[in-house]
Amino acid sequence: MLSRKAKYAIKALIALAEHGPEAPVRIADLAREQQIPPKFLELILLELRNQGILRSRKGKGGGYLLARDPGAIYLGQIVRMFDGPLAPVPCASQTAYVPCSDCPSEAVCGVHLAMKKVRDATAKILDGTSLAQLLRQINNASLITTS
Amino acid sequence: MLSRKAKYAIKALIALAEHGPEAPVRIADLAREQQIPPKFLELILLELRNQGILRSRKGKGGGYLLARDPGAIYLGQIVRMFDGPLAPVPCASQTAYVPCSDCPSEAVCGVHLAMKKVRDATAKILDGTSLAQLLRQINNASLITTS
DNA sequence: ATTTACTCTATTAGCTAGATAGGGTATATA
DNA sequence: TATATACCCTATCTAGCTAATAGAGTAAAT
Repeated sequence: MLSRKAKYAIKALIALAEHGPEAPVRIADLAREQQIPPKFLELILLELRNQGILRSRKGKGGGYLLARDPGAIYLGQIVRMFDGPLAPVPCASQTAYVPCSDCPSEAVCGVHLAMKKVRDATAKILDGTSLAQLLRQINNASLITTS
Repeated sequence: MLSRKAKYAIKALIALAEHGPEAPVRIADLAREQQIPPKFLELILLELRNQGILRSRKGKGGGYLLARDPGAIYLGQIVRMFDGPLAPVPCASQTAYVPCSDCPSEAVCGVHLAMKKVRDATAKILDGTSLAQLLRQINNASLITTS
């Protein structure tokens, strides 16, 4: 299950990418636009900033903007930042591997076998999708829908 | 994240499949063997029984056994039974679709686009893996490890 | 009759997600 | 330099859920 935090983060990043690289967007505006509780969004943007995904500008005319090219921001990083490892079980995680205390051998553990496949598939999708790619997909879809 | 319940359920089903189709296994034995809290396992097996995955026999010589062929029991069904829909967000679920109240259009929602792919990949794996297939994979792995 | 072992409902402790509150700090502009 | 703007940061709260336990009830075998 994707947490609200991760979901809001992705939505906010998409909106920021759409706003272009040089115009800071205020928390309040982003919150209204994306239907996110403002103070909650504040926490999320702060975290994204502290992780180097966003830059911020204080005071009048301030707000948030992407710190990197949308082509260099991957969904995998965002989801992990807020929800932890992608793997359904710790023993199937690549980035945060923890063995099961009870499991005598992962090679013959059915849960491990199946969940490793789920993790790999999920990682392939999320680590393979940048904000830029996502924007392109959205634009394609909107062309089709509009036509 | 896979819940302990779902994880225990899968482990228990694998163990039951390995015990063969005609010998009931007691909760207590299964619990000891698989390192699962007995009373917790009781709840899980009961649920599996009520969902038609297991049969039970009461009294002396009793216990649990598979109600169907291992080739007809799929991980997807087990995981959904205990953890709900596979999709990371309700709007990406096939079996329990719920639209987002705020989302004006799923076709142009980045979260939806990405999470639908994750759901589809997960479902393909879990709905495509039966207990019988899982057992074969385990046996293959154990041959390789042992050799 | 008695033992065995499943059946079912209730309860509980601990944790986390989601959200809110409010004072602090940096920046722009007049 | 005064002041408004808008991000920065820590603390707190509540509902709901997960994992686990307890215990009385019921069916079956011998």
